[in-house]
Amino acid sequence: MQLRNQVEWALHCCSVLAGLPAGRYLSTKALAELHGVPKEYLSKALQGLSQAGLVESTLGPSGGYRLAKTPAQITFLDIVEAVEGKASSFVCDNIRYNNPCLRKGYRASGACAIAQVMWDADQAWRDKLRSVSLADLGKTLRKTVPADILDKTQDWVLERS
Amino acid sequence: MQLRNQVEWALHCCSVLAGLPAGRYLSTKALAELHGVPKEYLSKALQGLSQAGLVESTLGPSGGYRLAKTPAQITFLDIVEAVEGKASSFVCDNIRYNNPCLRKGYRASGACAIAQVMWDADQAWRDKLRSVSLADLGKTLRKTVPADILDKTQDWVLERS
DNA sequence: ATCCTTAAGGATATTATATATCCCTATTAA
DNA sequence: TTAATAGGGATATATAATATCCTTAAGGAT
Repeated sequence: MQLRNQVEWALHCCSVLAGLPAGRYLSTKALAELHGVPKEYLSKALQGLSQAGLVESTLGPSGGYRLAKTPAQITFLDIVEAVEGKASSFVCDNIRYNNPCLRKGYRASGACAIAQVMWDADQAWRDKLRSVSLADLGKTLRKTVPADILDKTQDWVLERS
Repeated sequence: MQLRNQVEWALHCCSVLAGLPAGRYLSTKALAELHGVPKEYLSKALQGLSQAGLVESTLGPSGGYRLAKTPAQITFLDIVEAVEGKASSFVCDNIRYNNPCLRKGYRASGACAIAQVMWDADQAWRDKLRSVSLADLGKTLRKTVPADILDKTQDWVLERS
């Protein structure tokens, strides 16, 4: 079980967009070049973010994407779910109902106890992702990434926004 | 991102094996019939459980599987990892190093901040799975599943073990 | 107006993984 | 001796991930 690589791409893109000055847009082309990923495919991930209302886009030259909310309002969970979907990682096929001891068509009132545990774990994963915002990520980056790298990257981005 | 169906199968099989009297084995054939899943493919999942040391097997007629530990010693995480593997759901490809502002070959001292968050969430998921044992599951089942169903199923299993 | 650049999205191709199925072997109980 | 079993390798099929290509509509620059 593995998240698609677009999740990583989307998170990094949002991290960059979070540092963009108000009113500026950054293009798919620039984001793809910055991260070394195929532009057309990255575009699909960004479209997902757009449809989820996390980013907004504009067309034409100097067009591209910017965040649709403040970095504090966007969580890792928002981004992961925009790309990966909201479905639980565990799908219960209710194989319990294949039990030959049950009369055909029998359905229990409650959820499968096994599925419930798996879904609780999925929820714990989502809770953790919901607890970290892009603003939090920015703070961590400013603490851990050398300032000259952040500065140079910011210049690179501004030239293209 | 979805766990493979073998995870569900393995969990249900372990749940059944947890109810087996000491010394008895239950065959792949019986487990497959009970759950309505293909025997040969289920066999792969059971082999995974065996290699992980969760169950032990014996050959020949009246052969099959039984738990290698007490139900209290086996957690959901053990079973999930036996089938799905221990790798994190998030793979960090370090696309941060594609940043054209970095000198070629630059490597940071710490982990990618984005990956760290994703790995923490993965850990939260695993922690939750680790907190529930087969013994806990059994308690829940005895509380929520009608007694006559449990009894009939137990008889069905004993006939084949 | 015209041209270039962009996002949006549909269609298609390629690759990897999940889901099986089949077959052979060694082991064990009856 | 025989039949049933787990183990495991080889192979087939289906589905999903990854990627590319192309068309369209919109926005900005000239």
